[in-house]
Amino acid sequence: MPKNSISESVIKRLPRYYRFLGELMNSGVERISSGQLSELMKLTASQIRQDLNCFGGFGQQGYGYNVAGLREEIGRILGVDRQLPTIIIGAGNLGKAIAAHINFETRGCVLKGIFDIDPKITGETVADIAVRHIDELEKFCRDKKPVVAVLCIPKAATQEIADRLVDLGIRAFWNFSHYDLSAKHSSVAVENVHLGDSLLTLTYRANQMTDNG
Amino acid sequence: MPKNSISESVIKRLPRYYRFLGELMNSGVERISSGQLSELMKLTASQIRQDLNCFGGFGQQGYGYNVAGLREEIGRILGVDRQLPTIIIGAGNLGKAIAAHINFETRGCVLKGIFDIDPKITGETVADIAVRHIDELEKFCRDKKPVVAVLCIPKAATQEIADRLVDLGIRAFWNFSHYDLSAKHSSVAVENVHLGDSLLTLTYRANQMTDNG
DNA sequence: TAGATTGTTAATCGATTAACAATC
DNA sequence: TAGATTGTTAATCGATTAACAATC
Repeated sequence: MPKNSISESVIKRLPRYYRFLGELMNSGVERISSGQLSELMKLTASQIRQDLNCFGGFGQQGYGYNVAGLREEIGRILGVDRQLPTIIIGAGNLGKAIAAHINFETRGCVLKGIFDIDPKITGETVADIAVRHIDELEKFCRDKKPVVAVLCIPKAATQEIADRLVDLGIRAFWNFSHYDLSAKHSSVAVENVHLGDSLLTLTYRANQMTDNG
Repeated sequence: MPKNSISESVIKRLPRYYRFLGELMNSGVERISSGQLSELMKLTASQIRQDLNCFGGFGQQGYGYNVAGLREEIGRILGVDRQLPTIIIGAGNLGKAIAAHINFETRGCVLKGIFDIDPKITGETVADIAVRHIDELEKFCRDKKPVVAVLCIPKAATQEIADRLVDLGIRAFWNFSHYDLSAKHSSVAVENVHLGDSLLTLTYRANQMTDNG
């Protein structure tokens, strides 16, 4: 029973909890206290208990948390079992790498189609899926009803494709383009991934180290 | 003259300022006020002025900010002109895509080498650079003295390679592996990019939309 | 000068941490 | 029961926003 609204900071930490609990489970650890988990994850025990209690009391006083049980609860909260139909737009270097590298299924998504505008690429097979031409998008969406779209296309094309996809029923964008997609429509989720910005913050810190440290 | 310590939140916003100012410059915009920029970037004008004043007074009362000038100042702060020698470890799907897709030069880095452990891959050319075998790492680092390393390798290999690279003089990691690399050494910068976690937060929000909105 | 907009201080808001009673 | 550890409230801290005097 999640509270009315969970803060963005908490949501961003959930996948990390899920990941660490998965590793603990695989190592055969059955139970863990907020204190032990905090050491592992470099957080405070307080924060862990606060975060988890946004969704419910998953622990037991004097015992701690059951690793497998807590992991499953967080998985349910995140929706890993929902298997949302997903498409990738853009089968260049990045689109192909995402298709091949990301395990969509374990993250609540199923990759159903990949699209590109370049006829030289369409027909290629990536992650067992034939790349379709973007002209087939409308027909495909009517048939398969994807709800998540991964955008690996140039900046200039992004807003137009996004609008088109919203009309076709897409409700979540994982946006790798250089364009800051902001959901005009309130019922659309957007996760902008700016790899260039990420590198630039590292550059800043690297230079700080050199200059001061 | 940056203040002693700039908060992580401010640093994470700098690349986005840099990006928007670049676009404005390319569109021929010469000056902009914090109010106008705030509308464009969906921030408050207050925040923009606070952020910029961490580094100095770049504006002019009654006028606003000179776009090209402010962009250059932020570029200098980030260190885009330093051109740090950079290597990529791991030339699988993701390593190749990063090599091909990211413009390192405009972000203060120069890609100098790519390494992989798989002899089937070494010798291939990616982004005009021949993939070297990981055994050549020591020799290469003595010669070329790279300071930034991009890790596109499996989780299991990450900590060991990272330790080895620190000994070889690497001072910043852009880490795409599934391992939470935390700098043991205080003079090493780490930027963990967890694409899986990013997708998972989107899955959460996509499901929220469906359930509530 | 008058108008605009900054730089900067003060107020607010939210997130993190600490503390402790509840309870297994 | 005693010890451990949670769930939860209260205190602290930091980041964001508002306000306004300085000044171009």
